[in-house]
Amino acid sequence: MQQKYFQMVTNSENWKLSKDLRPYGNPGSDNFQLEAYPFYMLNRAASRYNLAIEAVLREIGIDIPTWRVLMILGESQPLAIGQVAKSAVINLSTMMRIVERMEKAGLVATSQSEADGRVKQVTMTDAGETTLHEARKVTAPLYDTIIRGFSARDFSTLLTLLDRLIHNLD
Amino acid sequence: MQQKYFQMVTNSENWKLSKDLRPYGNPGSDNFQLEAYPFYMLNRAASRYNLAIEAVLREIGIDIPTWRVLMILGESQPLAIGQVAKSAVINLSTMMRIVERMEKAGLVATSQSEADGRVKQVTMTDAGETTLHEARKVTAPLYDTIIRGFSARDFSTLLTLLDRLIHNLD
DNA sequence: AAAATAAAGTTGCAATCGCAAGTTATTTGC
DNA sequence: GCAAATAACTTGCGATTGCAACTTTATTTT
Repeated sequence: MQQKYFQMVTNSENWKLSKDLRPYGNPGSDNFQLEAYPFYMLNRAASRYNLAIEAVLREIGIDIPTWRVLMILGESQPLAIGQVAKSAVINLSTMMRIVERMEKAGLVATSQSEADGRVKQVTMTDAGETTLHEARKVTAPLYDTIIRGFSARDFSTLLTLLDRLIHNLD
Repeated sequence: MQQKYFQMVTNSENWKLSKDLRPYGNPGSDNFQLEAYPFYMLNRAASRYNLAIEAVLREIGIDIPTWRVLMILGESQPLAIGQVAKSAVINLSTMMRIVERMEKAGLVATSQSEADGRVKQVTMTDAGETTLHEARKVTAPLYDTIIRGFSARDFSTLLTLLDRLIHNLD
């Protein structure tokens, strides 16, 4: 009996039954489990999502970085290129090249700020606004699929937990 | 009064008070809010986390892809290179190069499978096991910081929600 | 058993990324 | 009010990535 129980809790997937999973997600712990590691799950979710969204965006001829920038500018505009980079959590020099490409494609325009000559302001062009609108339209169905089965409560819980995670990362 | 209420619910951050946030996270909706978009949050969290972990891993001389592969092999070994790629959600050809680098660094060894001549099996060397152990040790403190404030219930809820999200992504 | 199809991995090549070392503009300390 | 420090951006360059086309081995069909 004792033997059996011991086997039960150490075997395969049984850690999932534990009351407190936090130790299993600790990379330093002996009984570490990849599936209990929030950042493995986080990276998997983000990567999978990016694969899915990438396929959809290809239809309208844009890539993920472009879409991210458009989404950010859709929220507030114009924005310093450094702010865009921060929002997207993308290296400034990389963002430089992304904006360069987008400018060449006619999606955004850039200008030197009058208030502060160091900053480069980024604004969507009309074509950019149009593309953003299209991007939103084509990604909406995917959104519905992924959110399937999430109650209003689940949804807001997810947002809250992610937000707390992000805040702990300072 | 009517006027004031209208202003209130359309202003700034007040969407957060809404009972059901799901519509705000829908890229197709008119009152879309970036912060209600789970994948913006997801990508932000993952990117921020990667920045933090990258800095820690640099101390022991490895990068994120290396660490991901070591973690995966730590879970089950030997593994076909294609399986490693799938687990890590990394392109096979990219994984090819990652394993190549790791092999050159003496962290893993590869061999052709006897059961199936097509598959390339990847195994950690002793040096790889040692590095994995070190990596776990140096990342553990970061883990504690990030998990701070998460109850056992919060933690398991996060894992469950992420898992459901991942499953919806098929 | 041979031919056709599929699965698993390999590699050339062009594009993207990000570090490091700049430049230019603003702010701070004296 | 000027020199030093800081902030914001820019760019060269080597490393990494991923598509596409290919090779090799296994499985399925005829």
